[in-house]
Amino acid sequence: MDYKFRCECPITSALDILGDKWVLVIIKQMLIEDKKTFKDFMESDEAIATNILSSKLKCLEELGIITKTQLPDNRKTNIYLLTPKGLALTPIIVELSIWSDENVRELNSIMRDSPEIAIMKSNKDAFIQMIKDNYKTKTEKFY
Amino acid sequence: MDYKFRCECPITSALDILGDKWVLVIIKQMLIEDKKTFKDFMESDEAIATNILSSKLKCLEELGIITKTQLPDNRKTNIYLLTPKGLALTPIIVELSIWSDENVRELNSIMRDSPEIAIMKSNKDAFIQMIKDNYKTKTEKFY
DNA sequence: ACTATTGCTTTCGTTTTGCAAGCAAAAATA
DNA sequence: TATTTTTGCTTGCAAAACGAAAGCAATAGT
Repeated sequence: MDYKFRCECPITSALDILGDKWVLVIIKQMLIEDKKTFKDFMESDEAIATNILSSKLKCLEELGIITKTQLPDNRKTNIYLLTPKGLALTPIIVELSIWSDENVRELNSIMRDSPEIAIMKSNKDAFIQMIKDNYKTKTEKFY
Repeated sequence: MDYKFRCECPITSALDILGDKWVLVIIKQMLIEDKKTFKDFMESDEAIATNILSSKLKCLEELGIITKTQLPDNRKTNIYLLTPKGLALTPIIVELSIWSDENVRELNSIMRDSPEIAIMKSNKDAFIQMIKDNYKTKTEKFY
């Protein structure tokens, strides 16, 4: 895994990993839509192609952002889970939500209305913590 | 300008605009590296190709994230400036910095050390406000 | 008048993404 | 136990995005 970074800038380096159409969408699906299996991702609204999905999951695993495990009673279905490094992306996802609500809504006529946005804005840190705690609670049975 | 959005999810819609190798790099350069002209962007560490730069600037202008203006005494050099919509991306840039400092540094051996990261973390909101105010102060002479 | 700079566009080659089909192993069903 | 379905991919090929280099017109500087 010899990842290519464009330069010494931290922000650009983050975007060398996160800057594409799919990586943050997959993280979002795991974090707030409970998606964990290949099939879960495949069936999402975003309709990611299986070859892309496969390569992105592999990449995220290599980077230590997600892990791939199995349940003891099922040797077929793979369970993909966020590592602490992946969970640490929560603030970015939250800021994307807020920016989108305020600035993209006008461009995307079919965008869903999220009532949580108001709560999110009024207490950002608590909301971020809630998402993380929630994820941990929901996934602890897989460890 | 009929932008294509994948679905009704606000986060995915934000990534339909921001999710690529260059858009947020360009925003970062404007916001914290004082870059304003085509030449400024061309000469950056990231070394963006001129055709890509041209198309991304056009796209960002169409989306209302940046504006293109000129100085009264120079009819050649174009000045690109962030609109409020572009300035509102500051929290995302800040969160990318923090995540990168904590999670990408280990993968990119040449990554620059930013002493401001500690300040940024200790008072995120104030830091975001400072970046925005700073940008406005520096660019107000162009309006 | 001449030269250099700026802000692009064009061309062409490479890389990434997308679609569809196919497929093996495991699990569920008969 | 045999058959069908599901899961998690891979493969092949087309389309779109990205990248390197050259070229160029208009303006600015000398």
